[in-house]
Amino acid sequence: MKPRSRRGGGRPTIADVARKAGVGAITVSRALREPDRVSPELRAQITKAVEALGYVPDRNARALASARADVIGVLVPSLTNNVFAEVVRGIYDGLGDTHLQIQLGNTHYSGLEEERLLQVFLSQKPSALIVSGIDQTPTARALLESAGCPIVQIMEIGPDPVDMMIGFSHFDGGKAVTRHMIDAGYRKIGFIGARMDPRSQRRLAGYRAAVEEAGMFDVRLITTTTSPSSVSLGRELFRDALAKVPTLDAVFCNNDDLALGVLFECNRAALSVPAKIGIAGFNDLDMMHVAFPSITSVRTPRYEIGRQAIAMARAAISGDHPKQRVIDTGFELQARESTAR
Amino acid sequence: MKPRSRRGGGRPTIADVARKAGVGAITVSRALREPDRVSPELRAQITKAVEALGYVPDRNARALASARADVIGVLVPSLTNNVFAEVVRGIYDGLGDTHLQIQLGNTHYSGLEEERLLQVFLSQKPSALIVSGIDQTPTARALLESAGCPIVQIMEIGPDPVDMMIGFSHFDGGKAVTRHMIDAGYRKIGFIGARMDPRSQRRLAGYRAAVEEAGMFDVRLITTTTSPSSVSLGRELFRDALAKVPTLDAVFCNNDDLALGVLFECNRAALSVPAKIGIAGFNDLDMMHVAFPSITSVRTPRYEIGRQAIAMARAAISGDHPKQRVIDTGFELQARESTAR
DNA sequence: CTGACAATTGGTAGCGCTACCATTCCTTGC
DNA sequence: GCAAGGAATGGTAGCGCTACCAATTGTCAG
Repeated sequence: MKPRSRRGGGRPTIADVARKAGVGAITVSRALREPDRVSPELRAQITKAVEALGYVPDRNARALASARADVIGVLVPSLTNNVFAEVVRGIYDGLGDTHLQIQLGNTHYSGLEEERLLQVFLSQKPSALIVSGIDQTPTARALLESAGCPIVQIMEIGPDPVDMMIGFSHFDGGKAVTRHMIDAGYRKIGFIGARMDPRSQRRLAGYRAAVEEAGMFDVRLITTTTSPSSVSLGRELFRDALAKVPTLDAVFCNNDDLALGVLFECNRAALSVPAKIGIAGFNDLDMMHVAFPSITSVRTPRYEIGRQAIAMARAAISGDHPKQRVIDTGFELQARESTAR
Repeated sequence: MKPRSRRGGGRPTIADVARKAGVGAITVSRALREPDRVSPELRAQITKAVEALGYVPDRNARALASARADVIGVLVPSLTNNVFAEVVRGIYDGLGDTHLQIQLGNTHYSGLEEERLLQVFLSQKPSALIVSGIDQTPTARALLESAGCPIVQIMEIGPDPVDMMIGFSHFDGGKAVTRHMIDAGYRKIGFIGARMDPRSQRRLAGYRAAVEEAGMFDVRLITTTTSPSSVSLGRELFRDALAKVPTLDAVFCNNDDLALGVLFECNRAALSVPAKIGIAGFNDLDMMHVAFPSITSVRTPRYEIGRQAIAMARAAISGDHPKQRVIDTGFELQARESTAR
């Protein structure tokens, strides 16, 4: 039976290249993937044929035949959150000019959605997976453990990596800023938090540890919501906090958006910063040092985490798993005008 | 010869499901893709078998056999730019619970990189492509035209769509804010722009048209850079602008980040806003209405554009191309305190 | 000079799925 | 009663590529 008319739309296949170059199809395949294993003469011929025909390998066929797709799955909880946007940028930049592709998934901070996406991703047999955080559901964890490819957990570190891990301690970060505010002389330090995902929870725990050590803990100082974070939400939460505890003299915000909202509200209500109210954020977005007054924050190496996560994944894919499986990037307290009492 | 041991890692295949359900493989395939064409009894049996085995179809095999991947390629110039982050969020949300997947590509505002990514994407035979803007290189345009799948150009509209288009006129947006500032009584209105991609260029052209009509044009009022936008850059450009034209009494910023930087600098330099300096941004991020004073901006329907782009793509994939190929979403001027002289 | 072994190349047989066509069994209409 | 047409199901033959093994040639130690 004659071959059916090309379903693929007539793009040249590896067989076309092989014919043109006068070699076997498998040699073309090898020349493309492991050039060292083909003699220079044939390699040159093949390269010429590839260019003449405008041949581009079919990724789907390749993935099917080799049971491995040149895809790295990346799961993040949010795409609009600046922090993850930068992680993703780092990931793309870390790719260099490999043939690898990124498959992004947005879990919307949902464990169930993470499980679903993991299923979808695994159905492509990815070369590696990068997931955010260390709080996977048991099902998700099991999927990861049986994935049969390198796994990198990012943004946070913990005692029990699935495979590899890179991030820092949110608890320590929260504790460090809070201590800084205590040292600056603030006595009624509130905590304002949005979203309250696991990492925010641990920042809160760090805050709590610091104020408890100083004998300044009071539940009414804590104002949180599960709504997504935004600048306007920062303003609202600050109003609530002030209504609950009128003697409030400082706030540590879960993240920089909220801190900015607090600053604007202080400006509007003529509460001077840092004299009357101290403000600290988390992540240290660019705007924090530009704000007037500039805002204290905790610098987190988001872009670097993305880059390194890919570097680790690539190393593991090419066979040499880094000996150091858990990397603590640390963080950096940036003390600024907003807490300089 | 006996079948080689499973390369794929032992996941069940469609043949396993077929055996378990006591039907042909092709019937399983149909039950999964076009349930209506299989009798209810068999469908139930098959569903049971699928669940019992935990069968998940292999996307690569499916794509190879049908010469079509369930993938929509999306090309955006930046992932950290808030605006595109929201477009992407809209795109993901517009997916609903289809089996479609998104393949994101970041062109870094480069036409060459766009061409390269287009090649990569096309090698997967995507179901549709979404690209940003209307300024593709001739090569990219040719690739799109011969892609053989629906194409949606987003964020901007123009006279000559490759296929479909959704966005708004950046020229009109720039002209509208500028006119608003003129009407508010400002006389030395500067333009501050970062990145200066084609859309920024057209906002600048809108600005220019408005000031020229009012007889207020002066090249020295324009301060731009090709560096990527940021809050701190807004501050720097504003300083430069003020140094060039000390009588400057207002600035229209290319985008909201810059506007925020300008506001902070005015605060720091004790230039009262809006009395001494008027400020307007573009895009209307959440923080604009929270800022103190709140900042005038142009609201752009980024999230909606993402959603609708997917809706258009899905319609076209299922065969009914929308009759209206170009959708102008418009924009909305948000006049606020920062220009209320 | 011979056998062992590496380097290079090619053939065969799928990877897991679906397009296409064939088959079977019903309905219809006349 | 019978041909024509439709609905449901299945078989066969690939999609374009690579894993695996075989074949060929050249190289070198003994």
